[in-house]
Amino acid sequence: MRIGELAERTGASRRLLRYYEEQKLISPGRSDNGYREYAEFHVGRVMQIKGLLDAGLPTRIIRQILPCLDQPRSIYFDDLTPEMVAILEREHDHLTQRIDCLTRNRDSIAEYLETVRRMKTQGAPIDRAA
Amino acid sequence: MRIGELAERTGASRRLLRYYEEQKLISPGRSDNGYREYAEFHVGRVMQIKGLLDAGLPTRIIRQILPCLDQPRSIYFDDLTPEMVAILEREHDHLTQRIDCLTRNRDSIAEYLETVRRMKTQGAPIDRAA
DNA sequence: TCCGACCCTCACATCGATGTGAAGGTCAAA
DNA sequence: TTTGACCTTCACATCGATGTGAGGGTCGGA
Repeated sequence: MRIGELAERTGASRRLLRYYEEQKLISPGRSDNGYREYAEFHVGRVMQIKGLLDAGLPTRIIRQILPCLDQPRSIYFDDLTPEMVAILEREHDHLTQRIDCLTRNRDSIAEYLETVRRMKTQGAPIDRAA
Repeated sequence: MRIGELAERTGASRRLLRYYEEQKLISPGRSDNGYREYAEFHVGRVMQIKGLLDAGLPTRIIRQILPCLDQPRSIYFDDLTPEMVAILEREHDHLTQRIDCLTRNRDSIAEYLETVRRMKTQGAPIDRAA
């Protein structure tokens, strides 16, 4: 498929798809006239990139971990340097930190909304500051 | 405490602490000479802001949800508009999406590292692409 | 044949989160 | 009293993720 269709199906602008390519996050083929040619799997790939980007990871890191998230693997274990393992371990821990932070705050919001809803049905304000 | 100590204890630069204030994420007092005065609780608050920022939330959103994450509450239920509830619900869902995305990718990394480790002890490469 | 809807590259603009530095005030200790 | 380590505001710089638009090629259908 060409860039327009991929843009429509992923919600990423054409500009952004070209940017992801420049950042080496995706590598579409080219047809004779120079148009980018995307395969079906690029849809999921772009969604994944968008998700990680939205979650605060820079393209630099995404580029590093992406090849390890594929099934089948595009990085073979033989090629894996100790440095790369270290990067992955660091990013794994970093992701866990982010997840914990987000989870804590999400749960606080949930709890707050829960209280608000109880409030509405019972109609009595509570002063939790006391 | 003054800005220097807070910066040291939180790892946020002085510049950034002033920026958070400008963005209305924190409101330190002022001493007679004009110096910002931070309280103990600001340490945790700044850590929380840093975490959310690092997780990809913009200050605009953090500002909206922060008052609801406090215990005691700084927003009382009476003040809570339906719009605010809608914002919180939207952000709650958005956070859940981010968490899911990060969790999926973290688990992929973990699984990959796990395989790498099994590899090392057993010494035989596996071709999962087959 | 030519128009409209695609595509290309290139480059400058914007926005949010930061860094950096200038010009100057406060204050404690030598 | 002066020096050094703080603090203030202001403003410009940078970096990454995006938008926008110019100038131009491709191609299918009226």
